Amino acid sequence: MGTTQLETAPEPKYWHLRTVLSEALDSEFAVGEILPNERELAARFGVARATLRQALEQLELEGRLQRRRGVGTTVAPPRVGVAVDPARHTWPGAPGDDWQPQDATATETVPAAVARILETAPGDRVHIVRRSRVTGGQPVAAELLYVPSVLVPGSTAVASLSAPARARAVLNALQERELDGQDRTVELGSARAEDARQLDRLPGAPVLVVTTRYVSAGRPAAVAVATYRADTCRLTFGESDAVAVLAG
Amino acid sequence: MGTTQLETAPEPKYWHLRTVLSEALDSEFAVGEILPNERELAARFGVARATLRQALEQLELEGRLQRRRGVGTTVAPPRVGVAVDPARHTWPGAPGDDWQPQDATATETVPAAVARILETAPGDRVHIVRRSRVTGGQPVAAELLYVPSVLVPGSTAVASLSAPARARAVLNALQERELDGQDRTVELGSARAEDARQLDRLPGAPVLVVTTRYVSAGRPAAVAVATYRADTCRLTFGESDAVAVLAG
DNA sequence: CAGTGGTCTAGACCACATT
DNA sequence: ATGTGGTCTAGACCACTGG
Repeated sequence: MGTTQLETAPEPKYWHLRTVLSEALDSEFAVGEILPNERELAARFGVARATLRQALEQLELEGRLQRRRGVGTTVAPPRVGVAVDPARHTWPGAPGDDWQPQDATATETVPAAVARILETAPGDRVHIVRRSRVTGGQPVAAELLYVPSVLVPGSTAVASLSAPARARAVLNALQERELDGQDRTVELGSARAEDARQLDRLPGAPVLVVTTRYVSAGRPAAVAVATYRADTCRLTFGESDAVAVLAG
Repeated sequence: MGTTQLETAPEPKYWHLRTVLSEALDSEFAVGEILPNERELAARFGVARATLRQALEQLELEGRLQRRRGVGTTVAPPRVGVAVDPARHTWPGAPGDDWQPQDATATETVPAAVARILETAPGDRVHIVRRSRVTGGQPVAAELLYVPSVLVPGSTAVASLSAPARARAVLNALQERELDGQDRTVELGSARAEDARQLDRLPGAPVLVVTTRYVSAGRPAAVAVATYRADTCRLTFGESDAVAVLAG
């Protein structure tokens, strides 16, 4: 504040507010500190609460703030660097990966986008493994892994196991095969109800959707759709040794 | 509409609306088609315009809709697959890449995050190259490339050239060196004023920020910060031949 | 010019976490 | 019970696009 502005093209209030708050966060607040509540902040800046909230939303999207209903708004720590492909050319569920198997089910109806990537025909049976990824005590990602049942021997016996054991059984079946390669896409999405619960967020929260296709014997053998919390995560790629600096 | 709901856990109106609209988009609208205006839609669903807008925002975030002030809301085409690293192990500006050099300037003040990655000391002179990426006639990304001036011979003569020529001069200087490797992070951000203009969006629009570090002779030689339109882009990674399917 | 989406207001009530 | 952020309303005006 205090800088006289020429106002050639009037800036929206919420955008200006975002900038002011962002600078205040840099200089006057420590990580984890609780901000004044929204009604108080709105009054202090002389704007409606809705306008103030628009600015806070921006800052939350940028990972600067964390808001929790019933609690308050706190200054967020820097985003966590999450390696998307820690060990290249391994199947999901390989020893030492950061994912925790939760459950596995079988179905014949998969999302159209997944069926297209897997190159399955309508009616083909597919195993779905649900996994979650935890870093530093916080859940950062939820994943659905789709594997054609053709690739999972003994599918019938699997049903009698506990949920995590069922998931591991499917993952173990993959390790037996040779992995030709994998490719990936990253896009922005919004958390579905189930993912939101798992990520400790509200439905619609912004997530980074990482879709990985695993190829074996020249054909797609599995598709993983992982949703990472966009507010708290920075995805890292690249040579394993070089990545350390960026992951900071 | 018309479905009686049990309302076990009351769903927010805007979220339900998002679902209803999403299904309507799948079944009743074609790509490019113009939706009724917001006041009309709000009235039709019996909600306030703000609530309707909240649902539209979600759908725009997911790349289903495109809204333009003064024009209307249209059904968006599927997201474009954009290869982030088409040719591995090449410098930015290598022959055949998809970026158009726009300008280059020199400065001694770079963002703290960039200085940390580049391992430059305060006061070190750095060249900044601005480039843009266009796919299918639409701008999809804007990039700032930071190169320590130490690596750019003849920095003084450069000033007399045209803007794009200055940019190319810096890029050409890079090609001379050996590239050891590169690593990358992807995170969610919001478009700054300048990027927003370049991407034909409003300030604050969601973007995928791709930060690439180029290593030469064991030291970071350049850092590229590219902001992709999150609503229209799907970033693709991986083996060049395998990526074709996902990029669809 | 009329019509669109974008911004902003001043309220109200709800869901949730903490005390 | 209190206080927080989340949802929702019914208006108003602004900025931009197009004919």
